[in-house]
Amino acid sequence: MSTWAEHAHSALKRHGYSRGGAREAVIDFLDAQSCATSAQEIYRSLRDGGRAIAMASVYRSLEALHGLHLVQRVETGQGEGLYEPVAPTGEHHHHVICDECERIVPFEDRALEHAIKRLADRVPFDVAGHDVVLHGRCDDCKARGR
Amino acid sequence: MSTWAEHAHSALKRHGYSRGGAREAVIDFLDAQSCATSAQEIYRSLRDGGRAIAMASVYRSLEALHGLHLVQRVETGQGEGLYEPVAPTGEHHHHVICDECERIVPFEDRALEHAIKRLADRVPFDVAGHDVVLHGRCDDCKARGR
DNA sequence: GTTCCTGCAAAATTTTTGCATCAGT
DNA sequence: ACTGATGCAAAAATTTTGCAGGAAC
Repeated sequence: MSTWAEHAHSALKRHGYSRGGAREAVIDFLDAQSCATSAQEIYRSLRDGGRAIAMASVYRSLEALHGLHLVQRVETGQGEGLYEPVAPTGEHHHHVICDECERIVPFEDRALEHAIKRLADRVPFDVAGHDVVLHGRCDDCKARGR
Repeated sequence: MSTWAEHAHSALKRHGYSRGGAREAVIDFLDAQSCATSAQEIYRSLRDGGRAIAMASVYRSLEALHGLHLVQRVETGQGEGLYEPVAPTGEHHHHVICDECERIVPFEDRALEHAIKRLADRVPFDVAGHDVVLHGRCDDCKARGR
């Protein structure tokens, strides 16, 4: 098994989900993305691609995937939530968001992950995941003088 | 000047805002809170307290305060956004959220802040702020066997 | 055949906007 | 007086829910 889509399908099957066209389409779409996408964008793209998918199915698919930690939700602070695949290895990254143009750039940082791991042990919670979002202004917007 | 409310008022005045009853009420309410609150809760509480404030005024107040970095937005991943005062000193904390009962617990961590500060220098952005949210299950929910 | 998935439509929720009015400067 | 803030109502945007029909098992 090599792609995230295959990983996701097998995890869903293992948890008793049966296969259906809509969720399959969402999974394939997510698998093809390079970065986080919104539910609206998934919906629009699949519709434009000729698939008669329903908004509800997009959300239900994302909910199922999120429940199994197959996708992570990125909170942009701009209304809509973004979703992206979580690698089978558990590797993950975080994001810097430009508050002007909404551009999103991913990053990884071992020191950060390490600090969070240690932190998770000091807290009266079973910590299952975490999000880190940096906000600021990207170089493009800075150059453009906005 | 000692309270956050006073700090907020002076910062707003300095940026050319004029004083008005609705924003004043929102500021006082936020100042009295111990943790993050939602726009809806601010609205409901002020209404219940006899003030004829409008939802729009709550959001507009929060927008102004957020623009001046007087409040930070906490993304819960559960629909509504939460807001809380930012200390005049710039000190801030982050949150662990229980995905079962939505309980929110704040924490501070120097190692984490340090990792983020170093990270911010490596990224092609003017980083103005950051959010860290841990998700998991709190001890109460664990004990309750949910 | 039974159960789960899906699409559609409607609803619920959160947030934003337009506009007339009122308060602060 | 003039400018900005506010309340109300309406709209927009996002997400959730109910239900009947269809696909998967």
